[in-house]
Amino acid sequence: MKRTSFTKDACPVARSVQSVGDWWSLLIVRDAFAGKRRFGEFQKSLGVAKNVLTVRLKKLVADGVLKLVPASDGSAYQEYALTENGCGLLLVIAALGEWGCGGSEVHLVDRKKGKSVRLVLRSEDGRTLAPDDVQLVPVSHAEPRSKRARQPAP
Amino acid sequence: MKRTSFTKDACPVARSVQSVGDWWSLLIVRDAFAGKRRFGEFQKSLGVAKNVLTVRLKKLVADGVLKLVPASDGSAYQEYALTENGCGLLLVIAALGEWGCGGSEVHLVDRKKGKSVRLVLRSEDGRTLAPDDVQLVPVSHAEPRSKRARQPAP
DNA sequence: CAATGTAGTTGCAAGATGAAACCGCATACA
DNA sequence: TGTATGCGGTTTCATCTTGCAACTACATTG
Repeated sequence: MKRTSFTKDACPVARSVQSVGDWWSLLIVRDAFAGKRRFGEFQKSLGVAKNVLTVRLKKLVADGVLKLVPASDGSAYQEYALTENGCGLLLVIAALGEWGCGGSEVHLVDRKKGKSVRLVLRSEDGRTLAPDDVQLVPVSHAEPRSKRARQPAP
Repeated sequence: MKRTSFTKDACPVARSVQSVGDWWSLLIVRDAFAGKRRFGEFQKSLGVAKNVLTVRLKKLVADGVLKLVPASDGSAYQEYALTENGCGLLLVIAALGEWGCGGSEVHLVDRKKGKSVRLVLRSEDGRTLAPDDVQLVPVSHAEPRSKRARQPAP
């Protein structure tokens, strides 16, 4: 069945899921952060089917997460690189890493000093908050969920 | 085809994807943070097929993200509540929200003061870092990817 | 007690993922 | 220059996943 589309969803989480919620997409982004650039590099590190990888990379390019650039070794090939928008997904990858670690392993480090790095919640007035101190801003779900990229009613 | 399993993956991001990477799972977690507790509440707010929701809720319970508790209105029904482990996914939801906002909307607020809240990267020595200042800790992908929950070689 | 509500269960179809063979162009090397 | 290998896909087919809607059994309500 055609997946429900969240492209026009009022909720930004849903819109993000629309872009990177397909199986393999977040791991592709992770590998892009880890320096993978070539089709074959992604394919080997992930062990993903080539046809799926092709579709995924195309979508990530279309959604502005990755861009195609000339290969860095001067060959006629092309490489995939994170866009500025795509770089914003570092916090998502970092959060998933922290959660998957269960708080024990070090997943992220300072490039220069090698110190471990974590995510924290910060209020606009500068205070650091605990998860219990915050809440999601409610959004209206009145926008009908589109099943087949149906055009919105005029 | 049976989805590749990341249960035993060396990378914590992959392990997280194993738990919450199915279509709908992250939105269920989002709704749990938003206060949804009943099967019917999740079903209505998400517009998800009931059979899929059933399977998803079961998996989230099995993976320790949600727990089943007696209904808060004293009826014989049960409700789904985030576990302590599940509460750790707030950072994931927050990160997805920020990325989906493109930096413009307010997605998370301080419960008491109503101030907007954002995620920041903080080094263990207390400094706040920019995304370009950090890198993922490389992990070995030597663990074979399991296709059908295959048992690891001894 | 009948009607409605709730939390699923079931059957079926279209779409998604994985495996592997195939293809055409690019590169390397003798 | 010619052959072998590498690269980035494309194609076909099988199994799994998501969505739809009808059905079921228990709970609640008036």
